[in-house]
Amino acid sequence: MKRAPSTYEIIWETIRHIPKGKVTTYGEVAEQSGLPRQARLVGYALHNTPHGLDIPWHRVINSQGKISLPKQNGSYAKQKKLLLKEGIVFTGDKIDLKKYGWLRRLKNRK
DNA sequence: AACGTGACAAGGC
DNA sequence: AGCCTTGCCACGT
Repeated sequence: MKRAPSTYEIIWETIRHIPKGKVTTYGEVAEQSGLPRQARLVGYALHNTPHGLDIPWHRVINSQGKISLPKQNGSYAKQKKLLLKEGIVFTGDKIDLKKYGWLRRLKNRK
C-alpha cells in the first residue's frame, strides 16, 4: 500500500515546481505545501535532502532576499553560482524578490 | 516521552 | 539597518 507522503516529501515536491530563473522563500514554500508559517520546517527538509533527489534547492532563499547558507564552507558560493547561472542578479548579497520572486508573497497573518 | 535544535519569519525597539 | 524575542513543529537523542 502507498503510505502517505511525509512532510519532507510534500516540501520537496513543492520546490520541484519552482521555475528556472525564479526564486522563492522558505515561508512561501511552506505555504504552497499547505504548511503555513512553518518556514523552519522547509529549511530542515532541505538540509535533509537525499543526494539522489533532483530538485532546484538553490532557488529557495530567505524572506530578506538573501542566501541562508553559511559563507564559510563554500555552500553559499555554490548556491550563488547556480543562481547567477540562471540569470538572477545580486545587488550586494541580496536578490530583488519583487523581480525574481516566483509567486507574490502573501502575508496571511491574522 | 521530554527536550533541544534549526538552510525561517515577523514584529518590536 | 540591526539585534532580540516569539511562534512554529518534525526529528534525533
